[in-house]
Amino acid sequence: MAGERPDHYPFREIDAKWQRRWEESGIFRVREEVGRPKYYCLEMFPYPSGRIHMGHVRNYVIGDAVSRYKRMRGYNVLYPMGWDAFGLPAENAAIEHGVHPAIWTRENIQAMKSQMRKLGISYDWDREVTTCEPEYYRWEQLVFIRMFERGLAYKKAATVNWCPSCQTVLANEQVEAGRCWRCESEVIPQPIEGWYFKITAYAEELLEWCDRLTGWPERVLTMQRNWIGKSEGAEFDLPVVGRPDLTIRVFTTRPDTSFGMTYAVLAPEHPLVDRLVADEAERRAVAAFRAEVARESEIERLATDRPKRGLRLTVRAVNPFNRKEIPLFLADYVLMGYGTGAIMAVPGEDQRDWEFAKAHDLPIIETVKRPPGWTGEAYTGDGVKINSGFLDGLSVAEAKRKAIDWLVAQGLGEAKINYRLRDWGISRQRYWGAPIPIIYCPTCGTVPEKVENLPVVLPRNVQITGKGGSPLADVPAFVNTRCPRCGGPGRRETDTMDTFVESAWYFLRYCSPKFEGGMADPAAVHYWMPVDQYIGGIEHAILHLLYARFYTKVVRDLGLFKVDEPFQRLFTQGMVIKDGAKMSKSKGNVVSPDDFIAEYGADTARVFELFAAPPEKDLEWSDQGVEGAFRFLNRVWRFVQTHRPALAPPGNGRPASLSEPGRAFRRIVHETIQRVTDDIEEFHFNTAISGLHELVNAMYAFAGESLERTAAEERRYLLGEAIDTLLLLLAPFAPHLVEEMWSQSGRGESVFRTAWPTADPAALAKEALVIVVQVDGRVRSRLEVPPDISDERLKAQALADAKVRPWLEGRTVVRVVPVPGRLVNIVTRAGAA
RNA sequence: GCCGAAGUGGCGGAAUUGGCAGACGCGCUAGAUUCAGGGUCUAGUGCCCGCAAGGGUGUGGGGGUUCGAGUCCCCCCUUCGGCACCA
Repeated sequence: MAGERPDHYPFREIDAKWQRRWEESGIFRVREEVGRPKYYCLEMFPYPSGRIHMGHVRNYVIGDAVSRYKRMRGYNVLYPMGWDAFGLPAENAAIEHGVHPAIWTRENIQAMKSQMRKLGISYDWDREVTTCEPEYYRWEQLVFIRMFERGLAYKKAATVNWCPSCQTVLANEQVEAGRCWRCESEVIPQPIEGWYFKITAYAEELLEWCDRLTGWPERVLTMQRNWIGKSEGAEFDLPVVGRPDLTIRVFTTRPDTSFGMTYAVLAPEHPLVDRLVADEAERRAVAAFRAEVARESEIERLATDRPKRGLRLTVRAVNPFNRKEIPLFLADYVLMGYGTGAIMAVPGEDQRDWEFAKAHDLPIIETVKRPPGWTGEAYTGDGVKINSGFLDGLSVAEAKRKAIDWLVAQGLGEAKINYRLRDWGISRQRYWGAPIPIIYCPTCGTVPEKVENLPVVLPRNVQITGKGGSPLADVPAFVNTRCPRCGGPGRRETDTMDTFVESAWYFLRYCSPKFEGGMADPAAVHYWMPVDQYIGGIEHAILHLLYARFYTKVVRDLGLFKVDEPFQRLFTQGMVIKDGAKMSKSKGNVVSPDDFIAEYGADTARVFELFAAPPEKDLEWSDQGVEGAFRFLNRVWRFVQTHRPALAPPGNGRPASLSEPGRAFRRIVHETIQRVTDDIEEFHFNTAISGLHELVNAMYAFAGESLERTAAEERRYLLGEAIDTLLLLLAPFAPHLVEEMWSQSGRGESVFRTAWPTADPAALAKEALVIVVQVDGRVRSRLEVPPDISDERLKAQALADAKVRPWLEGRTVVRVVPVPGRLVNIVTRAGAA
């Protein structure tokens, strides 16, 4: 594939030279400088799988361009990189190849780091963070203890999502359509004891702050809002006929529809059911129904188009609003996990209830007046209340309020807010993760490790089999310990923490990665946080981004830092695809960054990835597009090599007057400054680079201008200014090439220590405008006019124009619409005046 | 089913947010570079009619608002994402 490329710039030498110099000079290392504006640019750190792929490259190239640009704008830029180093693949490698996860991980990090260096990404490597190091995870163990003390970390037995292939529990956020987020195995529900973080305590704050995260993509915020799933309504009790000792608690978002309640439903596994059954026969029927529902897989349960199944109980309940008796059902469409696990059913105003009522021949009462012509089934819109006793005549919103007031007055219930969000299950029955610092003592119970004993180090000598249960349980030296409270024998927790815990705070650690007094030095966090720009894939829209937001609020409330939200601005970049599919080994459509860099150099990879598509969209890999980027860089190189020696030295003054072509050329140069600057600020790297293409095209054209039209001295000055400008504007995208040419121009200082250019307003001023003349919306002519021309003169000139007049022949001008600086539209109608 | 985003040449994509549609790049065509290939340079390149000048037409489809619509409004189609019985 690597054919001969006879004429190209020496990227191999240039890349290596500048990568070495940047590293030796430490130019990208930063420290806090109070008073100087900071900029914290962050990419989602990778899992050290062994190789970076083109998706990583895209992520890092975007961040690097932003970081280098911001440095040139004078910011003190924190731009770190690290490793999300705990996780299953390391353990699986251990099972398959017998290599210890720690060694496998370390080797992968070395390999990936060297790939990143070859791309010329300007990280401050002094701040590298590796999450599997005890120096890192000790701090989250400390936070775990503090959370435990406040009830924010707790243990419970619950039905969890079990991935049979990964042999571990998954959090709700890690299940996608009933399948494991990593291996896509079908998840099965299983009752297991485990540790939870009380993210639900932050549901409201997480939701409220969504409105204030103005630098986030709207779709990510929408996904987070949906995930949190707030619903407001009421909770109240239904009496059970003949059973004064029992009531059924229901939750509804539509208390206004209560008069339309014609039956009620309990989730099949509702604990109250056992006390509601009439006799042994019904008990057996319930057991059979439960078994039938439980047999369905998670995925089957998710299908909404399936008929709703139910079992009618003998016992009846009472609708307290109208005191009528109603039947009671168990049904698979009511979930134990939400609200109270029981509902009042209003088939007139709820589609699910409607379907169930039809299937079981239950009465339907309409409590909202239908709009004229309504032909649907259940009606969920607004309208006037009917058939609703004391609520009749009210609007839905008014009736909701009044119904809740009534429930409160009757002592039956109250207003209630429910969230779809569940607590974050963080226990993993696997080895390669941070140990949970908890000890079980037969006398003291569940006791946190003493803070001075942290970190609880993950032992190295472990038999990793991949067969169920944490391998730590088989390490007596780890498990058997002393109770921190009474000193008696105790057993350590053998579950490890979800790796998403490490990634929930690594951005804090970067602020002071070697700090030994806690997660991070509060002064450093105060200076650097929040992250000004976070860049990563959309796949973390809920998962990691929600956890990081939550964790940041937790450590704030623990009094560690004063940060409310970790990420000021978020950018979600698209995937890199080839032949219409995500690059993957199994599809055989992978382009290796190593091969690519060897063939074209780092700057071509960077420029191609930024130019080929807007960064938020998927990027289709194109070998020909790569050639285009390579060609462009060579074109720049050749131009500078050809013209630079003849140019005036930098800093020489501009000639007193410029020729007309000279002024036009200079305008292009300065317009490009403005355009590229605006584009980078908006993350429009593709159009920024197309602007640079146009500048280079103009430079070739101007260099070819005849000497009669522009004096040699003027030309030397203007081309010199243009080359300097081009190099500065190109520097964030093609840093190696630009550094080389910049130093060849006799500059001692790195281009990244040089200020970003600003457009000269005098150069931007236009001497004449080209105005389009339309007749009835069609372009018929163009006028060259002075910029300050009046509307009246413009109209007159347009009407008098020789190319326009034939189109007015035999027609009457109805009106003339001038648009200053752009066009004139002459509107006509048929027939002479 | 619900929510969200998007549909522009042969391809990737532009269009100052209501004002010249197709910038820039890829590809293609022709020419130049005293051989070929590569590289480089020049010109052309939405579609239709025309030798040309020129004209018509054109942003998923249909309607509408406007002097003027890729952009705004209504209906429909398609694709991609997210959620999925959350009461």
